[in-house]
Amino acid sequence: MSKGRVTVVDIAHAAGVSKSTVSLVLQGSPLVNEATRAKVNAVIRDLGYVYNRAAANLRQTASSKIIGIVVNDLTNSFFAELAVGVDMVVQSAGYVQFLSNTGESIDRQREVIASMREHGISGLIISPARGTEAADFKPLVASGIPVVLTVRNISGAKVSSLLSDNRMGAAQAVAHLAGLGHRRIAFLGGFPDTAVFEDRLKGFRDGLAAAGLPFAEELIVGSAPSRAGGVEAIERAMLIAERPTAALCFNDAVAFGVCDGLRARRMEPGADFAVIGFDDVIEAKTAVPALTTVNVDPQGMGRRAAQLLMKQINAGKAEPEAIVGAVRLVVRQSCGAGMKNQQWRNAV
Amino acid sequence: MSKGRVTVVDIAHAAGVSKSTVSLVLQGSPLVNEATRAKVNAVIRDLGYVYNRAAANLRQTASSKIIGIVVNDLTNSFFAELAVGVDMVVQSAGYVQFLSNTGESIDRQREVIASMREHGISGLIISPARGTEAADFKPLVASGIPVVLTVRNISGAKVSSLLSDNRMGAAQAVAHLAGLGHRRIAFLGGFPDTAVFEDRLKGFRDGLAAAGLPFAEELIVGSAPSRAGGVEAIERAMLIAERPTAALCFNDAVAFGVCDGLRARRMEPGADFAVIGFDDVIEAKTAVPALTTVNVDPQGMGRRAAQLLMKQINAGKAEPEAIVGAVRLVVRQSCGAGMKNQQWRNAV
DNA sequence: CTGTTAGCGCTTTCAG
DNA sequence: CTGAAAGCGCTAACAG
Repeated sequence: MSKGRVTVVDIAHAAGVSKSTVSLVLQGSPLVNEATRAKVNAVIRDLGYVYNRAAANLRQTASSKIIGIVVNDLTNSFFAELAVGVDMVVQSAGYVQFLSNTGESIDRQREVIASMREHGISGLIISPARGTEAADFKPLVASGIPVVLTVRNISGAKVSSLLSDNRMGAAQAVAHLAGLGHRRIAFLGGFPDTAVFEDRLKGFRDGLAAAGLPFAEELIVGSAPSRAGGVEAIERAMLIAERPTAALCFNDAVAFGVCDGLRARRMEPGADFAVIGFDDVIEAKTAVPALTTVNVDPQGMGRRAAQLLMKQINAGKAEPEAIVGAVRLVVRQSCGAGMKNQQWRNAV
Repeated sequence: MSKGRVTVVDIAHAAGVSKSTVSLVLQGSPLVNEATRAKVNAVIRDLGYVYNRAAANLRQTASSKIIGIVVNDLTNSFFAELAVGVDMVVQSAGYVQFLSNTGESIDRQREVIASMREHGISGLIISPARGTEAADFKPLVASGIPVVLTVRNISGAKVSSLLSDNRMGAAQAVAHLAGLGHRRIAFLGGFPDTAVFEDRLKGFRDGLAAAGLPFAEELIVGSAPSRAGGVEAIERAMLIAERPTAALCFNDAVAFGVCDGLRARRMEPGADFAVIGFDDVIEAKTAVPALTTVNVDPQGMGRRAAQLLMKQINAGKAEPEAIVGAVRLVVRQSCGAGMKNQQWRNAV
């Protein structure tokens, strides 16, 4: 049945034209007679020809129509959503995406990037693993492949980045809590050695300062950025002498864990203790009001990142562009009974 | 800086050997002198050479080292976990994965598969969109590209499949509930027109029959397989004249929604109403006992699927293999106070 | 063990 | 508008 791959010369032969005519048809060139084009297309269908991009790409200087995306934890719905967003624009631009998961392993990340480079990706979107250095992108940018950093930034890397304004979001969240009358506000969850943590913590302090509240070291409780971590964090927070009455959580997973922990203590999240979680992955799919969130819309972030990358690819050689706060940050309050809805958007 | 791509001939020149020697080094052939190899490798590093797989693949009959994976909903953590599992084995086999999301769109799926084919994937793992037909895989199998179906099966497709034994899992779950003394057991959530739904429902009936319980149509409440759907389903179930006291949920998202809905009614999941959810994605990351689950271990499923695919790729032309119940199904009870832990495994 | 010689499937001048 | 010829970066015989 399939005796060797069917190639342009096969279809040229069958259609009674030459290779190059077929090639032109393939590229939708206007230089070819309508009748000829129809004939060629018919033959293509009949013979079940499939275009060989590897070969095409080898010859022409154009790009491979494949973009790479590497995330540090696909298991985290935030990144899964991000990937979906990227995939949407990538697909509709006729590209296809290499997706790899590093699991925060920097070695894996290096391998993966190398592998993608061998496959000739025409661009890379990456949420770098912890510990990534600017030098890791050197070879990529040297060969003119556009790179877009998302979620986490790497200082000194001469590439584009797309980050949400974590600092401002956190400050707003604190303002919200302070507005409700809370004076002992904890910051729960997250690994203190990440830039994101730092930013959110800074915003937390900004918010306290703006509300005229004192900063207390003891109210910062780090933990794994997971649901389990949230449980652990609230447990520890409850051991503090002068207990907090509200918390800003590092992310939504932590926030859910905090709610779990509160319920385990017979406290009602939102009523007995105010909870705000960063990110809005799980909550977005939840019909039942559970907690207040600061929303980063990961899917939208993925789309924007992909659009930015596409722009760079099409522009040939563009300057790196740093975008902060490009992503909608919404404080959505959906938690207790005594609260009203409030939303705001960051400047774009 | 980068004046045209550096190629084998460049490095051959610089190392004072010939193209083919370089090629041999690249492939780790033992036919080359140790000293020469070292020299060549040094030059490769110095010049920042990157291997061009497209070119290599064009020449040799071997495979492209890229495998495709398409899922119907990456937004669902189950599939994200699946992708992570696949990625693990794919990466360690030196392959790279094309990942695409169809969002249940059959057109998108067709496009995506076509695109992957053009890029010369050497194998495909797919959780087909609803409505996929056996014919959709015809061209792929005709060109000898191994395909592995996961999660959902397509009858008549002559390709391998890796499915969990949903029927048996559901039956076991019902047996568990019946063992606790429940007699009005609902089946909540899921779209009735999927094979998975059917299988689970069949198992549900099996379980009822085995426990000597009657089957009541009214206790089957379909909904979107999401958290929101779960809320909706439990609401509807509570309107039934003779209320259920327990439910088997289509998946864990639904189960979480059901728990939400119960709490909204001031009922305690596990104590006042028993809940079992299929799948175990979210729960696995939760420290707080929430509900009993039937565990399908999506990541393990991804790994197995990828291994199966790799086997087929390496074997050249292997027979399609259908594996059912290969994946661990565990009923893990972690919900109310009055229950004991129970586990079992399916035959592998 | 190393060099020479052909192509893989496609695009692309450059002439008809 | 179509055909002939060259070559992308690599591997695969086959000689040296």
